[in-house]
Amino acid sequence: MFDEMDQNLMMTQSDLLNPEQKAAIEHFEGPLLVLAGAGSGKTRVVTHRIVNLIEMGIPASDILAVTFTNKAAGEMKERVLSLTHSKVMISTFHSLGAKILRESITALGYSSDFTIYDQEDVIKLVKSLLLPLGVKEKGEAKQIHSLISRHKNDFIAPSEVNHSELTTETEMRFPEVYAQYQAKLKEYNAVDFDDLLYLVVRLFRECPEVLEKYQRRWSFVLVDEYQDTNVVQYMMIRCLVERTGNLMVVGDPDQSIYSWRGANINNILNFERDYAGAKVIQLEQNYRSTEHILSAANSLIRRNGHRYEKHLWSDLGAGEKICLYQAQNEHDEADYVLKQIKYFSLKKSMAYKDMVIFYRTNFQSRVFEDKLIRAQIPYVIVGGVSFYQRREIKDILAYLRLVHSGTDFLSFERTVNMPKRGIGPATIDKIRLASIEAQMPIVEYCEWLVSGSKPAFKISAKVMSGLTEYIGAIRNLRALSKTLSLAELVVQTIEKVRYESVLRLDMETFEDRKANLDQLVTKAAEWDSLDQEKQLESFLQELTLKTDLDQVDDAHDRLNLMTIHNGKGLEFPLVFMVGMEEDLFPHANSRRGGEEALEEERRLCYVGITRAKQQLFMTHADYRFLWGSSRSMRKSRFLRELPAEHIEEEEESYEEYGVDLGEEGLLAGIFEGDMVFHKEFGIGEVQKVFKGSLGLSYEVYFQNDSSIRTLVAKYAKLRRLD
DNA sequence: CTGTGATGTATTTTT
DNA sequence: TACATCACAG
Repeated sequence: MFDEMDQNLMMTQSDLLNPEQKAAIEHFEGPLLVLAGAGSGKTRVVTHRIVNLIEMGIPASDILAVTFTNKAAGEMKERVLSLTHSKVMISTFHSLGAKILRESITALGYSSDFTIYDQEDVIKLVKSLLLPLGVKEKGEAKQIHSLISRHKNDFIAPSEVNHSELTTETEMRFPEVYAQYQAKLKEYNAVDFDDLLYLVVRLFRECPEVLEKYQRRWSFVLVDEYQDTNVVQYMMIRCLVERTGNLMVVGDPDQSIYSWRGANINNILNFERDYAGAKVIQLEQNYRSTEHILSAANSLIRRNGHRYEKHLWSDLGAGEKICLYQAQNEHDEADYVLKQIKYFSLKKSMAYKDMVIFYRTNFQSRVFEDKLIRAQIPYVIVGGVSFYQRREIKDILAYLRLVHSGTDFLSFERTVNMPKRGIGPATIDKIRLASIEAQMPIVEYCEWLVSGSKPAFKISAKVMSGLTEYIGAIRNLRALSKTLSLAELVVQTIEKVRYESVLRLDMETFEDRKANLDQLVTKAAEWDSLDQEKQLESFLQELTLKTDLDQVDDAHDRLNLMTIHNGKGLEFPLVFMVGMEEDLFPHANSRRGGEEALEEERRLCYVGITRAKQQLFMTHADYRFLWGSSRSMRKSRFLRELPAEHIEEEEESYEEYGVDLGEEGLLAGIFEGDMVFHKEFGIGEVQKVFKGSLGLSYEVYFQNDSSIRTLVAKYAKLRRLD
């Protein structure tokens, strides 16, 4: 996966660059758009342009580069450092936002030691706002939050929401909740991920002097993966480069896969219009994949309607055809993939870390995990549940946050009854209301309570003693935090709150979770070199934006498993794309999004295919356990869209065909969504195909009487209508 | 009111 | 499977 980097290290002489790459690297002032096809040496161009600027005498501190992942930023930073011995500000949009806000957010009335809420925190907050409204439909909090998120990404404030577009009950409720949500965050001195961008733009707009400070700080700006920027990110960059116009953006419209997160493909398509006099350079030579792979990818992406025609080519030889395997079910699929992995590892001496399994949705990883453990093949799941999102880590971090500052209600709620202190939801709510009444931060209010003051509500002796113990622990830790190093403080926190007793409730996971806490202590030790009194604050500030992705260590030889989204920007000699089935990939939800949504799925498929350097395997299963039952699946349309000359179909293995083939015959190509005819009930639509206790069964919706009936294939003799 | 055990149900993609 | 919600006992 690091081959591209190695290549970079050898490519210090500019004669190894093609003319287009050279032109991009040597570009000096003014706006520049680089349309870089997959594998065309994008990273190389960005890093070398930075190096070039420095060599031309531009101070490293004048340069800002923005990437999408911490990993990409880290690699680039290291690379520039090794070539120039200069430190350049290279970060993700979100950490850039966090940095700017830490420095300047007071102008917006927040304090600079704000907490960053993650997805889980934010959903909890929305739920707590919905509760008084009597809303209890599950999923509503998520829906409302996604509306909030979309509005922030489009830079729409609560007061600016367009009411005419709101129709459903949930949507009608949204503007009110959005306003309350922002107010609550501010009250808790917290921001969410979207605020890291949204508030920066507000800051830039409302405080010209602040904006000017940053415009002066960075006179050369570079943005990677520009096709995936959203409206606020666009505005943020636009503000920053207004003064100089020295902006270089790099991207590939065919790899735009984040529109659901507000990414706006028009940012890259309209670049020439938005930045007058922009120079445009196209990189079309691919240095990554062999021809069968690249041609297949090209054919696939050409099916998309609205796009700039380009033709990526490579001179790396024909290579191997794409291997296609039709599996019986997800187990057969995994067995097949593992068989191939063992073959490449043993017979071709390929390292595990040079292979990757790509899937569309996270849950698909389970079958593979099971089998990999049993086969004792080392693997790593990239970007699954992040280390910092694990319960035990978040619990301890919440305690540390309260030790540092007692304003964060969510941290209080999370820790006050962990371990059990007899303080349940009802009590927490009372304390919350009383603290608001008293206009005190939550922990301060509790301190006041346990100091013997008379509360305005009834409080039992049991609750009182629990609360006293809790506050005692926090006070104790606050005292210790004055002298101990951060790592010692973390150890003491786990100790003093008796956190092990929480872990012991589930002995199954005890060892794992304990190991995670040990890792947290190890992590904390990295802050040792800082001034003692700054350690805790710095630790809390930096942690939330860290993901597992930057923990990828080359030291271990492990097989990679990840979603295709997470694979963006990476490359592997051997790639497996699994679950290539209709409704899984393209995902069922994309059916409702019309042609645009389908095209995004196709781009995602394109991204997957173009990660492969030497060999690509694609698999699909006839049956898959999904939504609680075994369902019949249809081969993905994307597979049909790949030209046959680049495909080699693997022999089907009938050895494990547990199903009786007679029944297979009865299936007669009836799938979900098909219209069927039944002698008695008339015309109906197949909702679901699954294996029931009586064998293959269908769930059918009949128009005549609006009924849904379950029919067993071997009795019901359905006829398919075309 | 809290804690526990049981039952039921969900699964796009992420900084 | 894992997680969340629910019902009930203490």
